[in-house]
Amino acid sequence: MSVMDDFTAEVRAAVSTALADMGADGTEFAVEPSSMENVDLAVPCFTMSKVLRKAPQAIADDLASRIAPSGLISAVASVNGYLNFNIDQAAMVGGVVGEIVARGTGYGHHPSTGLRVNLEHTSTNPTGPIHVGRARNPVIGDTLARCLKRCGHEVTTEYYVNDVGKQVVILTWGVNNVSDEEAAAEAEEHAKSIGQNEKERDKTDHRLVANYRVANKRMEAEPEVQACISDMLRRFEDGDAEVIGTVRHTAEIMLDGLRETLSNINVTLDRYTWESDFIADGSARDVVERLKTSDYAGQTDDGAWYLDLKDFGIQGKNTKFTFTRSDGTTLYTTRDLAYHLDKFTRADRVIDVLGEDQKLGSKQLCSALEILGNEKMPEPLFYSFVSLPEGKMSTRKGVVVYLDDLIDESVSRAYEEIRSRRSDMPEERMREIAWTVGVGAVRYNIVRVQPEKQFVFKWEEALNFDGNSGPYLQYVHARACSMLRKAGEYSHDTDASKLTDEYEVRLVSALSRYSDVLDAAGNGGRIHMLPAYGHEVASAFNQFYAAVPVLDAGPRRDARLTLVECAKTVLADVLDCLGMGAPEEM
RNA sequence: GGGCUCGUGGCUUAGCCAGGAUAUAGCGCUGGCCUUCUAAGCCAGACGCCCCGGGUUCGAAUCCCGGCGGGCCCGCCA
Repeated sequence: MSVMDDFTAEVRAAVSTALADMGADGTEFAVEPSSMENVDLAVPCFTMSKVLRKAPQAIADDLASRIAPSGLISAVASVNGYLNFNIDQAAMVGGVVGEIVARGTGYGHHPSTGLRVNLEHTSTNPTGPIHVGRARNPVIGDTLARCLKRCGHEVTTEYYVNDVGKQVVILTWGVNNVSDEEAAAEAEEHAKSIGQNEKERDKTDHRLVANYRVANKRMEAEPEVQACISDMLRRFEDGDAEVIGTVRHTAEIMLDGLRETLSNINVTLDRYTWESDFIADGSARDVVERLKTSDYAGQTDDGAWYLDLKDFGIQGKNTKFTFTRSDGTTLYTTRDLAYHLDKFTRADRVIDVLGEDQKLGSKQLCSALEILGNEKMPEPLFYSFVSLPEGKMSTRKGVVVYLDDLIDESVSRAYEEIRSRRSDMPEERMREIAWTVGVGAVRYNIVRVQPEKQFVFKWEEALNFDGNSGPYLQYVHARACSMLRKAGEYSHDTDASKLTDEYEVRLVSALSRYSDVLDAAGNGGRIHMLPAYGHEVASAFNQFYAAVPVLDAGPRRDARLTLVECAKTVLADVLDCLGMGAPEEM
């Protein structure tokens, strides 16, 4: 139990007792953080008004007169129908600082729950590089995973590789039948047609798009290519091990490039699950057999099977959920069903980070799982798409910004920044810090906005290193580190009577809220709270920094250094939770 | 056409789910602060019919209904 929890409990107990004195035992009330400055917790008395048949202000007055400051409660006041409470400042400061010193980086983390959480994210088709329209997925997913771990859960992250279907088959044909010269010519021509030079990259995901484009073109123009691809597709559907093997191999090569990009933004996944496995092991087929026996199942004249989901809250003409083709082969959704059943054998909670275009599909999936008798449902977390000022992103039209390009641009921008201010630093070190800062800016910029809001990608915003940005938080961390370096030897001093400045109290108060924020971000799935919190802590630190001297603070020096260390500790963990590096200088 | 979703100062954004006290923060703008711990910073200031119209309520940015505007979805694709 933290000091803040104890305080809340004391307030609750005091109000309950006071209500009992008034003969209103058991009246419901809320204890909430106040929007007023200088008030720590508030109890609104409006809801009690009806039950007690008295004006809110009168109730608050009455309650206030019955509650005397004691324990952690340092003040009680009745204002505008609210009962306002203040926490004992020394107890709060001492408690929080003491706890951070004692727990270090584990401060704010929740005790282990033993709950197994499976978090699927990214899962982009292995047919091309990741562009910023899709980049929200890995960043949201990875940040959520880090939050959930801090909430005490056992988290496994997972990428579902779509190595089945026409797209990957075409790509496979392209990789195996298009010559290097042909691919190079295509790449050049494409660059010319979209009026820009795409960066030459020795990464499989970028290199292979040319093969993919050539394959598509030739398939349209040459009947024998068309036939060959159709044949491959048919053999794939029939479970031909050789075809499935080569297609999977292509997807693997492509995935290497995607993994490199992900690793560049500090995203690594625990597990990769291949869609083709659900065909190979027969589990997709089992799903089909089980669904056929359900009361909701039906068959079209052509022989395709479907579920009628009109009783599952799905409206209009979307009620038919097809789960086999007329030739009996399975569909993406059927395999996704098998995949989800598999996930539930491995986890207690299943979370899917999905683009908003998957909303209907996800709902249908849940209905089908219900029909199959699955008790738990996957919890989808949807994000809206990122577009460009000129419109929707499209690789084909060249209206696209690749994540790799964004990272490069951000890193080189960070390099220019650091070079302009730190001429003393060796080249190698500048490069290293530029990387940390550049990548941090990219990640922060993506998680800071609520997932369900669509956003338009603008370079000047993505490369903003001021104010509400990743580098702002990193800068504070570097500042704190610099002070601690210059301080040399000091010993921990958690004496609250030496930390009484209003900026110190505000900083500690911000630090005290970390565990609540992790809960909201992780368990509540509201990860955008985390960057906002980081900004709040950083801002409180900068204000403290500007107003309060530390290194020559006389008898308060050690206490202030301890506070600086606390802020550094919390900020370092916030940065890590955001998947960002915490540079010690910049 | 139907369903889902978003709409908050010039721009971006928090608060909305669990309705309450002066609506959060950033960019940009105006002005001030580097011979003191990193100015990627700090301080001060201007800028708001919380999309519109009804309803519920003592009280609505928040809940309900109806509009308007943007996005997404409505394949025997993945």
